[in-house]
Amino acid sequence: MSHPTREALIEAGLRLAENHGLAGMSVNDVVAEAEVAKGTFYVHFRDRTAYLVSLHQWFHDRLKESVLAATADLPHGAERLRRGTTAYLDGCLQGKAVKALLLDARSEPAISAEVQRRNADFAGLAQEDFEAMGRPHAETSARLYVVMGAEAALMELEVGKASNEVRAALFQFIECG
Amino acid sequence: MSHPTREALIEAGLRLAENHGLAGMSVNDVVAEAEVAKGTFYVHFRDRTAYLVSLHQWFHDRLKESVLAATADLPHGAERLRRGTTAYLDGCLQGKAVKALLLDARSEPAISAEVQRRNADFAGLAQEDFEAMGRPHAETSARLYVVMGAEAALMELEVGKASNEVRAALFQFIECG
DNA sequence: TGTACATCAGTGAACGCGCGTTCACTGATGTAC
DNA sequence: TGTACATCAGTGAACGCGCGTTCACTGATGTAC
Repeated sequence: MSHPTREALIEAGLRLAENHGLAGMSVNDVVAEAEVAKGTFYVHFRDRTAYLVSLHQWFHDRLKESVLAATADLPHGAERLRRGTTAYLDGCLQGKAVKALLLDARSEPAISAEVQRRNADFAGLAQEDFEAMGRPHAETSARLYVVMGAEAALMELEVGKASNEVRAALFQFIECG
Repeated sequence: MSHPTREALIEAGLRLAENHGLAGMSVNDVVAEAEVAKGTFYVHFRDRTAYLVSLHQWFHDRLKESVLAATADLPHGAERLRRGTTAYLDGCLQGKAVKALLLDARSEPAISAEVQRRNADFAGLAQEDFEAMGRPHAETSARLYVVMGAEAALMELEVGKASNEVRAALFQFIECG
């Protein structure tokens, strides 16, 4: 992570993802945006796939960190789930690249395995809260909840800011039965 | 739709989508699978994009038809939503191409607009049921519910058959508050 | 019935293009003695 | 301090490749007279 040129390449990718998505992002685009020579790309990344995985990791790591920070001092349960969700949605609003990383990432064969692992990661967090609430089917519910969270993030991105309507609708799904 | 060669091209695409997804599907692949000359492709479709849109429409139309058939004689409400969902999930289990059409379609720039329109279509159906249940945020809830439905379809596809666990978890999200 | 012409799905070689990747090279910095 | 060598990020021209698309052509079928 620490090397400045490597960082410049990652940041260029995030900028490009905002406008053109992951699927259409070529190595040419990235090096042009980062203003380095094409060969430099391959000094820092084995190939295009490795680069896309790094991009996604960068995004996920930042998001998870902020969710963990927001929920660290709370006991498992509905309130913790709401707070984690809020941190997640707030984090997604930070950058428009989110849309590409949330949507494209799942269907890019190159990184779909990585994405699956990361989604399961978030689902694991939600699962603990559902279990603490005594909810049946906690594991499956958690996985379904995570995709609702992603969709909620996209909906907020559409309007460009946090939406009480979206969050209220999402939270309504938390306590059921 | 009626022309046999056009149908052969669509069917070839569905077969390819099972294994390789929409993103990596080239015109070369399609004509090879359909066993026609490359030029024939352009007799029936203006370009690759138009073809992908047709593929997705074919998939969506079949699915919607079966949802409508399953719910036609029911009043709006929770039971209708459950029946529609069941028909949706059963329909998705019919073909493995579903995975590609559900996931890839959203991030392929070529057809993302079409997909959005179609997702809103399903969300509209769910919205009427949420409204009949007197649920607040019915519109937003419906949109969130639709993506849970898609995720549920993928989960069932992973195990290759209908799953009571998945459907129970999904139905649990219907009555909340 | 026979002849001339129109229509149109189908063909496949050929095209230009942008892609991911390679590689011989440069030049700055660090290390050894 | 000066000289020789090693390291390594950075460079950009060049590569082969597969892609989407085009187009002049074929051949079967339908229509007119």
